Amino acid sequence: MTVRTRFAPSPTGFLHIGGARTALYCWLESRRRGGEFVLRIEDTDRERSTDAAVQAILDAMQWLGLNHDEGPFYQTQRLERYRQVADDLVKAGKAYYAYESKEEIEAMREAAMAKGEKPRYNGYYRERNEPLRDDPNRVIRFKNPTEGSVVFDDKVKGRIEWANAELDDLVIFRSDGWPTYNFAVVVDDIDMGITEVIRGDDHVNNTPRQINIYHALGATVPEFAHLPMILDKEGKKLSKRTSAVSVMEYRDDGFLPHALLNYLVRLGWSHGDQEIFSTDEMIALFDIADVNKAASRFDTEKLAWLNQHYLKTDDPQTLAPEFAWHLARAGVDTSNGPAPADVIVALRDRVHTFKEMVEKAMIWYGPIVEWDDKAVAKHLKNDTAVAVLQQAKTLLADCEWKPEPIHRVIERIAATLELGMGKIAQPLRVALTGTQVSPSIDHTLYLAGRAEALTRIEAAIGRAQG
RNA sequence: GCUCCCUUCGUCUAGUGGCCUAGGACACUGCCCUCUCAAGGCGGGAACACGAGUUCGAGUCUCGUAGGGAGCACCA
Repeated sequence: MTVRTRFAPSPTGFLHIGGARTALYCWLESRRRGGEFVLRIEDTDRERSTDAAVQAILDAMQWLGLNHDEGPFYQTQRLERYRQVADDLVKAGKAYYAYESKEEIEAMREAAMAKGEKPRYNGYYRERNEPLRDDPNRVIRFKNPTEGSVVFDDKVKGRIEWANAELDDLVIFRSDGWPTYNFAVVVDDIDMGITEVIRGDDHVNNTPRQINIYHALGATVPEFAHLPMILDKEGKKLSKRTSAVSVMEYRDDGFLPHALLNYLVRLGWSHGDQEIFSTDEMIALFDIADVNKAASRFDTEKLAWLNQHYLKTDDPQTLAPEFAWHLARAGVDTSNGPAPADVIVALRDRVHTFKEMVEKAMIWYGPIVEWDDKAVAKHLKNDTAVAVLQQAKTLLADCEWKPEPIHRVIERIAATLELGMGKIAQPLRVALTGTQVSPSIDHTLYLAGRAEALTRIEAAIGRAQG
């Protein structure tokens, strides 16, 4: 049988880190086993679902490259199907109408809690067989077995057993005419032929109820795999307040989709000591059964390390479009400056993200906006600096404009003036950037372009003497 | 409160009874390299939550304790 997994987010916000990892694992599991990956939007919460959120999720999935084979399916378009299945259940005596108001249910819960019991529905209408009647409070409840237990072998958590006595008759159809989550997922997963249900472990407690519904419907129960949570640096639930949670925020912050994927795949899963995984390796090696049981914390520093790793090892030409996107987003006009791919080569050892790279690249795409007084005082305000700059101005005017020849010119100045490289590079660096920090001086000069470099050196001579 | 789940360096993890004086990676840190900043190379510190038991032998199996998490909705 073909393996079919699904990712089923509810469109109440952006795709967050935890959801992205769940989607990744679903995607990898289907890919490795030659199966299919289905995308389903669980939008039965009419209050909180929005079209914008649906689009945001689709965009994020696309940016990550997690392509689906089927869907997206929308639960709101399947109302008739849910209604039909629920009616069949009622006709078969496996579900029933109940008429308590929300207030009555609430009172029931509180009473149970007061007695030290688990809050459960008391089954008042279960065996009454009252004739169907119109009522604003009318819901359909599932007749959960009262005896025995539900056992399932979770692929990550292991064997889990649940006494039916702990479960109550959950509502499967609300008074507003919409199905509830626990019912809709089961109907969908059956109809869509899902064989592996991979989702967050906040759903573990729902699984026994769902399995009972599968049985009532006479359907084959799929395999389950419940993934542990991803916590923030402090070990708390990830929240917008403390860290970036939306995957698109990571794109905007200058991370590469593959770096994020690599980080996420290692968060809760491993293959020996291997840290770096290409997409193909992930697909070949990932196995949902190897996922850890415990929650893990999101560590931005390790993500940053991975991102720099890919910045350093990916082909600058293939990275260039993404970098150009960030430059454009920052309002940089690249037509009057160096090629983005050249800038990547010069800066990739010095930054962790494209965002940082854009900031450092500004020295080549615009005038010096700010002069570091300390740098000027230390490296420009002296006679040797002036001598260096003057020689540079002359010799750089007609050397071949490439890093290597430029480097030879600098060495020649050092030899003529009998100075160490530091005495040459720093004045030039301040002249070119206004600061004491930049990539190697030959590349810094090269990327500025001959005309701009000479202009800045000229200006620096004036500043040094003024 | 009840039910279920989790627990190896600061963090992500390796480890499936002897290969563990517990390995790797990020972070931190020392040295080297060096035109600045990085990057890189070579080192360093750092963990089996606790207690019983099973066993010749336990990070690995069992049971308790403690701590943490999730769920107990007409939300997904």
